[in-house]
Amino acid sequence: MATEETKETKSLNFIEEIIENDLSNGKYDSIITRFPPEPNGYLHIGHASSIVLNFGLTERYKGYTNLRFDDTNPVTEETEYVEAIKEDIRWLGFEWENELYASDYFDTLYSYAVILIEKGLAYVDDSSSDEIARQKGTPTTPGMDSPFRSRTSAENLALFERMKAGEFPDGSKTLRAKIDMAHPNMLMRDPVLYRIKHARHHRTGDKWKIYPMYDFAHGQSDSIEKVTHSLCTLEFVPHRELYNWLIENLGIYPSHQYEFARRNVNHTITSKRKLMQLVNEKYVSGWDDPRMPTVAGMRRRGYTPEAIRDFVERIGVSKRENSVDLSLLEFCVREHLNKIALRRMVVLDPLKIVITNFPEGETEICRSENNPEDPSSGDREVPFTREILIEKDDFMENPPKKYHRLSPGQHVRLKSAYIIRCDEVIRDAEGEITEVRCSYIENSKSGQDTSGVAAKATLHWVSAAHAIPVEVRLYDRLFLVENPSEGEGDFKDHINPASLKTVTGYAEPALATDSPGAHFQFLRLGYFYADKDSAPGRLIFNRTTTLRDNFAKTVQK
RNA sequence: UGGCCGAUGGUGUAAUGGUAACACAGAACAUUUUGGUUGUUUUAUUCAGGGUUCGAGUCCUUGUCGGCCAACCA
Repeated sequence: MATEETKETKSLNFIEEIIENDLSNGKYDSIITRFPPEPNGYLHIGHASSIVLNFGLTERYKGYTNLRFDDTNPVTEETEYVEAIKEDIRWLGFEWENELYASDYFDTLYSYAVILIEKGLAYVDDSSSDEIARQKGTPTTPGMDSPFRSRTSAENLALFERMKAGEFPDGSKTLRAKIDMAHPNMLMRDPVLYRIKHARHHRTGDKWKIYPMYDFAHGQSDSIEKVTHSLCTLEFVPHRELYNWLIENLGIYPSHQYEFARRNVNHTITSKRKLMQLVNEKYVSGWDDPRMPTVAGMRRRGYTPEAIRDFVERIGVSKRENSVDLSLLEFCVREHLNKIALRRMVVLDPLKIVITNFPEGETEICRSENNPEDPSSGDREVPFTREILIEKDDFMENPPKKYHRLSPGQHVRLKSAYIIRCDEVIRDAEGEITEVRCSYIENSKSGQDTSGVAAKATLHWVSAAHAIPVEVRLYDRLFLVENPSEGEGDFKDHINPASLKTVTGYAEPALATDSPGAHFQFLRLGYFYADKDSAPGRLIFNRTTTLRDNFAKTVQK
């Protein structure tokens, strides 16, 4: 309740404004929205925006949202996608009022078409698609009437009936609205309403030989469901005139269409066609590859629904073209993960450290907090021994000025354990460093440090004897450029060759018994999430995102 | 040569005729047993011209720039 009150004082976006107006002036008592995916691909970050918008609105205002599959084209649509889409919506945390399909309305839609024919507002056209295209004219020149435009209602009725009966081959006839071939809006130049397709539909099977076009299905479906606010993206603005024309001439419930700008995210692609290409041509492992901007991909990567919803809400809605920084999404992911992720230590590029003054064969148990941001998360045991592993990066024999990790003669703290001093570097015959010898400060143990020794850095580490090898998949952005679709050439030319790097990491033992669904922060490395390919004894972790790294930035300069 | 949208910091949104706000990104400093987190500071006279008004990012007008529209796709 308290949060709802604070939200009310927040400024409204243009859609909320419309809704509040409609509600306060009594146009509606409650609102109905719908999320209308076409089941021909997986949901991506753009759909997630639309989902959060549509469902979010009916969460905030009294009302509900329908899930309606826009399945008017049997050739491209499949049931496989239906289940994936439902799973994604639920994962994002939303539940629809009704699960519906445009194909549920095929009978009603057919009767609507008959009404239009009877009113002399639709006709059967024998023109080919080329001919129809030619009749259309161009945005700057008016079109021409089809030679079949003046058929009588009776004739049209009979022909339309025969189209339905499957008497004509694909493409031989269409049903067109009779509006105005010189209309300034191209969509009003006698748009095609029905086409013949002798194709099996994923739900209606072989019942239909004719299928309605988007424009003849969407608005009417909204109307049948009494959708009050039908939200879609800007490219449908010109369709609104036709949407209203159909509702008006059919005399059915007046749903209203409102358009908002799709949210683009830089360094990513959301064209279904292109995403499909990445999958089919094996640039990624599938629709749920952690590099994909799909909901399934983000889930597998370790993004949380909370982070995605937060991201979408921060962006807001408007009517102008936009391109949101990927870094905002990453910020939202980090912000949520920082609060919930369990801290664990994993070394990805190991360097052996021998603590010469620590007894051989002895194991000392250290305790380390699971999450400093959340005291209720408790702590865990971490074994400390004579031989440990640290990151190669965390040692430099000849460090630059600002480096304050381990180097000869320098002190460093091992997280939750002791301060150590680097005494000696051991090399093999080739001159490669094979181990670094250190000594630990006995009274410097974490939490009971009385040594007075100052350590500039704290490193993550893992006991060599206890380390569990795990597979770690390091993901980075899929595209190197901000807008991969822009300019000449193929968008695939901009794929980041280093978008996936697989390494073996050495993990502290706790990770072997942690819940597989948990989100982790591998200390100083980033956030990680167990991949579904993991098996008992063979753990695989996906890097969700790195930590912010100010040091890396200063090093670059 | 048409119609329809839109234009506010690098990015995304806000300001609803009363003197540009918030977040991200960037920069700097402080704090920190994660170079994480956290805190502080910092970055714009609102596409341009003209008009209305005591007062314009907001209203009007002209222009410029960007996007969308000529699939039997959605």
